[in-house]
Amino acid sequence: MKKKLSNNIRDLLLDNKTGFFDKVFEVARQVPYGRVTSYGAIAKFLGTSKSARMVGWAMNQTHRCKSYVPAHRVVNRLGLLTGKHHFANENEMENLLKSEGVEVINDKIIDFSKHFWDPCKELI
DNA sequence: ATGCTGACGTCGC
DNA sequence: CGCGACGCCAGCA
Repeated sequence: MKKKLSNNIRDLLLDNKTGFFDKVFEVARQVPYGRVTSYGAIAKFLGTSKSARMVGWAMNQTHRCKSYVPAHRVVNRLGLLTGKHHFANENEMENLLKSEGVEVINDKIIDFSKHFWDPCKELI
């Protein structure tokens, strides 16, 4: 199950020429509709669990990325929408999540563990 | 050139 | 178990 995309990802991760940021973009792009993940999860998946901060910084560059990156599906490990201020509008992130069926109250994702999508478990 | 800051997470005390 | 310190590394003053 779900092997097709995985192979692409694995090749990407094994490619040392691929920049860390591009890897972050690529992983974030694999987050399914209506699911969410965390910066730390992506960082861990990339093998640099202590670089979660850089994942967040990478999200800041997503608007420069040519392909679309669903940055709104990436939150911190508590399910808080800490990055909402970096969207065009503050409510953009929350609205996008709600439109995907993710309930958000007071910048917090309800049933975060239920919506959580762990690349380490789901993607390999 | 140097030092602080930041969409975070982990480790140590 | 709560809290502070550190790591990560690209931008910016």
